[in-house]
Amino acid sequence: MQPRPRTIPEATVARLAVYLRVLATLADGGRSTVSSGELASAAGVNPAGLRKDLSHLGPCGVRGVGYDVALLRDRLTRVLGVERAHGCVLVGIGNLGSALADYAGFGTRGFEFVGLFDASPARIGQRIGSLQVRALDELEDVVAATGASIGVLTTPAEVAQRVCDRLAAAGVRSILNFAPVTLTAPAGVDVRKVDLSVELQVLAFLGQQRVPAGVGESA
Amino acid sequence: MQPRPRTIPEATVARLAVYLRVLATLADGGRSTVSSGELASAAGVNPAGLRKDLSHLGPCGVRGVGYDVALLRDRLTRVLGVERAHGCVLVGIGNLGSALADYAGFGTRGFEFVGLFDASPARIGQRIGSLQVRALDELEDVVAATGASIGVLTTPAEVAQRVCDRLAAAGVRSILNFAPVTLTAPAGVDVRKVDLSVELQVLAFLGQQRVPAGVGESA
DNA sequence: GGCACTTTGTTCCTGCGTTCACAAGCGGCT
DNA sequence: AGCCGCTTGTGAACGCAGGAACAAAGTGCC
Repeated sequence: MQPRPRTIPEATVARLAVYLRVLATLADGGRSTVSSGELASAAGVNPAGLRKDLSHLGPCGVRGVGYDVALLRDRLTRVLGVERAHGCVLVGIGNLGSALADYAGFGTRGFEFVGLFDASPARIGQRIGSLQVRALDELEDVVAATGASIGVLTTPAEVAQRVCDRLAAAGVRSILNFAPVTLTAPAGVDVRKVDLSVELQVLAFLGQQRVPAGVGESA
Repeated sequence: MQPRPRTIPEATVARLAVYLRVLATLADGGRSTVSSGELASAAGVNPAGLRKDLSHLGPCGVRGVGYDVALLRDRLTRVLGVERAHGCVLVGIGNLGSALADYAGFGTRGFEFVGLFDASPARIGQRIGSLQVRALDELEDVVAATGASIGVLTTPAEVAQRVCDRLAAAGVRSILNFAPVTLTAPAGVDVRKVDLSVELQVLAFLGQQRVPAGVGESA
C-alpha cells in the first residue's frame, strides 16, 4: 500500500542530496534528461549504486532514455523534505558561525537562518546578512515563534552540551554540531557532528600510510 | 614480523581521532587511567567496538585496570601521524576560509597552516593570524618550499577542480574539500569532502521521516 | 510492424563493519 | 601464596552496504 518502503538507508540519503545538487546544476545548464552513468560520474559514485539509491523512491526513470532532470529533481526535493524551507537557529557567532550565517548556499537549498545567538555582549546586536545577533536568553522564544526545526552549534566545546540541552528542550529536533565534543541528546533528537580536526587527522593517517616514510630510508 | 597489520579501516581511524581528543581532555583533568567503558561512553560508541578499534594497534591496555591515559594518547598520536605537525595550505579566503585559518583548534592537534591563498586582489595581503594571504600564483612555490602535505579548499565550486589539479600537481597528497562539488584527483591523492548542505539535508530528511508532519494537519 | 539497441530496475553475491559473548590475564585482598 | 573480581583482547555471528551481472521495457530505425 505504501509506495515507499519508508526506510531509506542513511548513507543513501546523503547521496541523494548530492544527486540533487548535480541535478540542479544540470537543470541550470538546460539539460532535460540524464543517464545513470552520467549522473553517477558527476556525483562520484557507481552507476549501479545510483540506480539502487533511486529505486528506493520508486521507478522514476524511463528505460532506454534515462531520467528526466526536472522531474527527478522535484522528486528528490520532496523526498528529502526540503520542499518547504526549514528554519534554522545558529548558536555561537564566532568566526565559523559568522561564515555559516553568511553562506548563501543554504538559502537556495531549503534552509533559512531565523535566529543567530551568542553569549558575548560584544556580539549581540551585530548584523550578519539580514539578521541581528541576539542574546542567548531569547533562544527559546525565537524557536517557539519561528518554529525552527534545526539548530546549528558553533559554540566552544565547553558550552555545547548545555546549548544542546536548551535547543532540545525548546523543541528543536535536529542538531548539527561543529563543536569538538560528543553530544548526548534526548531520544527523538537527531545529532550530526562535523569535526574538522577528525577529517584532517584521517587525511594525515592515510597520507602517512600510503608512504611509510622513514621505514626503509636506510638506503 | 610487522607489529601492526598495517591496514586499519577508515571508519576506525576516524574514531581513533575522537578517542584521542577525549584522552587529551582526560589528561588535562588529571586522570591517569580509563576503562574502555568510560572512554566509549565519552566518545559515544560501543565499548566492544572501542576495544576492537584499539586492538588494531596492538595490546595497549592492562587487564583488570584499563588504559593508561598518557600512554594511549601518545600511541594514538603516533599512529595517526600527528606526531609532527603537518603543513596545510588553504585556498579560498572567504568567510569560511578565514574562519578556518583563524581556528586555534588545528594548531594544537598537529596541523599548521603554512600558506593562505586567494585569487581576489582585494584579499591578497590581508593578514589572518600570523599569515598573510598570498596570490594564487605562489601556490606551487609555497608548497614546494614548505613541504605542505595537505590542502584545504574553501573556494567557490566553479574553480575548485582547477585548484585541486594544481594542488595535486604541486605535490599535495591530501585534500579536504569544502566546495560543493565532487572532485576528481589523480591516484595517490586522497580527497575528503565536507558538505554542509548535505548534512543539513540529511537532518531534514530524518526529521520529516520521524514525524510525517503535514499528513494529519487538516486543522 | 518487427527488430535491435539502449538504459533502467532488480537480484545475487561478496566483503566489511558492528555487535555480542567468551576466554585470558592482571591486580588486590585475604 | 592463593583466590576472586575486574577488564582487556579476541573469535564468531549478524546485518548492511557496495558491486557486478541479468532480465524487463521502451525507443528509434528499418
